[in-house]
Amino acid sequence: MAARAGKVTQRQIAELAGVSQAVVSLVLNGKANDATRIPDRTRERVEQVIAETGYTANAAARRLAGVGNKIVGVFTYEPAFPTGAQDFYTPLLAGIEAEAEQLGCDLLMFTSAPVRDGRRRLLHGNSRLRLADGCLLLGVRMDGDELGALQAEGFPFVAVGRRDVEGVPYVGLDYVAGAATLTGRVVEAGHAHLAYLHLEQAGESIVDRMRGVERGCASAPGIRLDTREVDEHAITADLLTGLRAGGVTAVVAETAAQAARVWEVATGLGWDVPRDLSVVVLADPPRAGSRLPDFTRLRPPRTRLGAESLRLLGRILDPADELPDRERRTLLDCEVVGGRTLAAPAHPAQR
Amino acid sequence: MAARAGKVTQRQIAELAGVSQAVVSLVLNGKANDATRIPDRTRERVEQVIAETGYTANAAARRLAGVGNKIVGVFTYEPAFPTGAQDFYTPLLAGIEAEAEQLGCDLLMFTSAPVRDGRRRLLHGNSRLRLADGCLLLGVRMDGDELGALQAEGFPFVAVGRRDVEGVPYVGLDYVAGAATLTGRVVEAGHAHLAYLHLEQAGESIVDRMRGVERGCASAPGIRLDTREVDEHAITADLLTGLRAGGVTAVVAETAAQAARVWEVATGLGWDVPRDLSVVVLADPPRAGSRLPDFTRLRPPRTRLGAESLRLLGRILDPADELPDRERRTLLDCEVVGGRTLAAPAHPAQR
DNA sequence: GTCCGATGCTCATCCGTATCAGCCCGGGCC
DNA sequence: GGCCCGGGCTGATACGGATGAGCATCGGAC
Repeated sequence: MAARAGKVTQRQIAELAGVSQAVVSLVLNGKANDATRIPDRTRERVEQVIAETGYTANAAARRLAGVGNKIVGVFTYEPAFPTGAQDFYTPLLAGIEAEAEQLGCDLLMFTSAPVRDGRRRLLHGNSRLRLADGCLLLGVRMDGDELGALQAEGFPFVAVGRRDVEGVPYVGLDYVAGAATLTGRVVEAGHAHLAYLHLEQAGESIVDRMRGVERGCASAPGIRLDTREVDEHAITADLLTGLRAGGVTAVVAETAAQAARVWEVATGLGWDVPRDLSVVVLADPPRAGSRLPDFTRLRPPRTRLGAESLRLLGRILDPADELPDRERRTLLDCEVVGGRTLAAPAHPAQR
Repeated sequence: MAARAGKVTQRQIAELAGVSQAVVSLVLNGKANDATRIPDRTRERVEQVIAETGYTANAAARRLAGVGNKIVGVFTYEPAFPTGAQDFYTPLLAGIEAEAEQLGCDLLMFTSAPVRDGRRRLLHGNSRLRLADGCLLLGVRMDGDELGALQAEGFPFVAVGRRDVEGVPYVGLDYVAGAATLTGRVVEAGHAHLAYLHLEQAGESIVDRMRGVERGCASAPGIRLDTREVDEHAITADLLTGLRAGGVTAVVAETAAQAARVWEVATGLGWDVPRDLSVVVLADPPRAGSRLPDFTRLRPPRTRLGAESLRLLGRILDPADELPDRERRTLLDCEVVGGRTLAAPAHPAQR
């Protein structure tokens, strides 16, 4: 009963039970082919010894012998925790972890991946990737070559977020539809001239958001859209004043940081949001509280995204699961949250 | 250069380079005993093939062959992510992850551990524990038997948080000193009758906080201390009214949830905090923002705790590091944060 | 020519587990 | 008595890599 000193192997158990190591393995795995039959007497004796010694299988050996070991790798192309990305990754990881608990698998976080060309590399000299049965890939900018290499050698993986690479399974967020809906709301509210503040155009999700905004503008005739690539630090009083002078009555921001900055600068100028300027944003704010308003926004279901991604990987890994092709690539809907930063424009459109 | 299809083994590389598998291994590990010498010509040829094939070592095989693989297990006795514990574990994990990146090691999260007797079990039938070089143990309530078993078989681990078990290495938080200091501040402010609201007395950290509060009260003569074991739901108007009628002018709360509840109930009664009742708390509030006041409190450096724990484990795993015994068990100081919920009692002590 | 030492490798084995082919033994049948 | 059959196991091998022991070859010294 008492946990014993030293690590116990199947061979030791075999000796104690007076059988061969093979029998121990068979008992442990409940394999009873017609070729290999274990009578109850023997099985019980072996099980007894297993219980007494507190045997724990060596996962490395199992893996080497070609058995799945219920470990899923998690790789993030951008470092995951350093505060900036934390609000982004935390809900994702929460979903992944919850699902992992559900599936009974462990998570191997590849925190060691070396950085090269500004991105972390998954496949380096002694990557621990192969310990895992499969792998989740997170991050905005993935390496096409690495994705290709993984596919080529048949290593099972799922991308978190839509990927344009042929054959890559993913679960993503339907940013096109979401951004279109939210932008449509802005248009419905009476705005005819919008500005879209976005990030550098890298990564599928960023492209999708842009397309969604454009589609939302196209939902009514004659809508004008200014697009500006600015990170939040570049959002100044000059920028906003310029936009407004040009006739812009509503700003669509890609990130919460941009929206926060717009609100701060606008408020600093003495403007009222949303009376003087509506502000909507395509992401959730970093944290509740603070002095920021309740933005009208898109709520990407990140926790669900994490969970569904792992679920998909689980199905891919399950040989019994005949996964139809279209279920290998799915998009989750984003909810539009009312908020208080969208209103009809105070001054009707000028042209 | 192009990543090749199929997984590449040392044997394949050996064939391509016209050497034996042993040479490939020697080249990869830079082992050049006097017994085994590899001339530059051969080494370069092998390295060339390695680069061309995009070889990645099989971590399971390495581990099986007895090499450390730079994987650190992370085990939480309470499920880690489910929202309740999230605010507790997130900063810890942030510190652990940052340090892991520093050390170049991967993290294996044991999300699969089965629950028995209300706790998760680390050592079950096919635990993946043995894949890791060592392991961090988080959680309030650890299993003494499991700690003992790990020690007995010499598996390296570090407990996050002080442990009373002989020989267990840990990094903890100095709750005794912290709670004593904070409670001392309350006493210095003129309070002579305090109430301490605490949780069920399980786990070393909870005991430590209690001892600290008692020590803080002992810093001046004649201080009275009421202790109540209540979770936040049991904090009612009746309870607070009773305490105050009994002469209590300051409440020390163990958890942020308790403090928040005290503040809500007190405010609901029309009391002013801190004029009518001072409230201090031995933990950080869950999140910034919300309507809660800026509590006078202890700030446990959880992120640092995570990082230091992993650092300690790293040193234990490093055979070159002669770790003095006293450094195997350390406590980190908790900072006292000013806040606005402690003031001199409006009505001087009655006895 | 022989012996020695250094050089440059290869061989064999082990790590712990899974799996399959096949051996031994006892009993029943002809 | 010989044969066959099925139950109950064991042995051998593979997985990929690390490593100590040792073998073959060559140049040089005597």
